[in-house]
Amino acid sequence: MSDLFPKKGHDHDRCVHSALAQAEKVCDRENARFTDMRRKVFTLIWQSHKAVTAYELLDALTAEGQRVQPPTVYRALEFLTELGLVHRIESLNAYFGCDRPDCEHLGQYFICTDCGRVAEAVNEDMSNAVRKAARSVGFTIQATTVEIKGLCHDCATH
Amino acid sequence: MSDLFPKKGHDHDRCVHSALAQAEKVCDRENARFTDMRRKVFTLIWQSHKAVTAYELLDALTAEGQRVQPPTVYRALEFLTELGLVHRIESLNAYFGCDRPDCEHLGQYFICTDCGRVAEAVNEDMSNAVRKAARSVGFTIQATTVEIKGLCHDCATH
DNA sequence: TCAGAAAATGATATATTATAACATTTCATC
DNA sequence: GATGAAATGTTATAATATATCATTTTCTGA
Repeated sequence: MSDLFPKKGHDHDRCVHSALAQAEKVCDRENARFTDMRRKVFTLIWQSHKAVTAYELLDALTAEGQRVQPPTVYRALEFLTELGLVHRIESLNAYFGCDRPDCEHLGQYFICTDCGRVAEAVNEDMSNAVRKAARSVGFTIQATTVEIKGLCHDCATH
Repeated sequence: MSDLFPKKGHDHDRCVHSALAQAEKVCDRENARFTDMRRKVFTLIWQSHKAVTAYELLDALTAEGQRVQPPTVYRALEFLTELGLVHRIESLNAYFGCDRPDCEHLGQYFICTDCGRVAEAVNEDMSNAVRKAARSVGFTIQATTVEIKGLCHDCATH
């Protein structure tokens, strides 16, 4: 069994750091500005293994001493999702950092209803099944939402 | 190519009628009351090929002369979704009638971003891919959300 | 280097979606 | 018909999201 969810004691700071580096690269490539606000929101999202709501981000920014209004957060989220740096989890109205912002993919999300952690998978079997099903009914895919709720291995066994 | 979305000129009243009959059977089996309010909400949902929001239902009920508040609608929706008579489309915050309330299934939803119509598929390839992916990472599925946005065949070709 | 344009953010207000809490009515059962 | 459970009514408010216009920051080209 592969470990989709992070192991205990993994070096999280390093994940965040590397995510930031990737994000910078993507922004560079797209000629998009990775402003302070966008970087802050991105970092806050990556500091959690859970999906984070816009208002949680707002509160976190406020706690950091910023005086921030909802539109500011939503704009940053819009920017980050458009670049694929962050994904929206529709069934949670919340946002989650993307591991692989550098390549096009149909992502799938496993959401543990016990511990709240989220993990992104890029499973080609699932993606292909979706693409094939769409093709078979003459449907042209623009975007997909695949969210799977249940118990992660840790929570199921403990 | 199979036709997932309804053809022009299909007998819609008959669809609604048969959905009502199915719903009654399910409620009967579950010893649940198919009250006037629930029937009204269910019927309104089935009268559309689009997903319908709670407040659209509220407006429709108001237009019918009822004086209805949000909790009433949300309660009916909760009841209907729990029995599987209606599905919630997470990416639209809206509700859609289920064709097959009588059997357990992992449904998938095709949502046309042009005409707004929604179609439910129960594609075993997709379901199996999801189940297999979950198994491979030790994840216990409780619920799945598979929503595919794009252009239906009609809209793509016209 | 600085003027002008474009992009980003600030600020205010409000729209949309959803639920908590308690009162009343309806319904099945005895 | 009395009783309790289920459903609905009613009021208030929470949670999520966006429209609009003002201001600031950044980029670009002369």
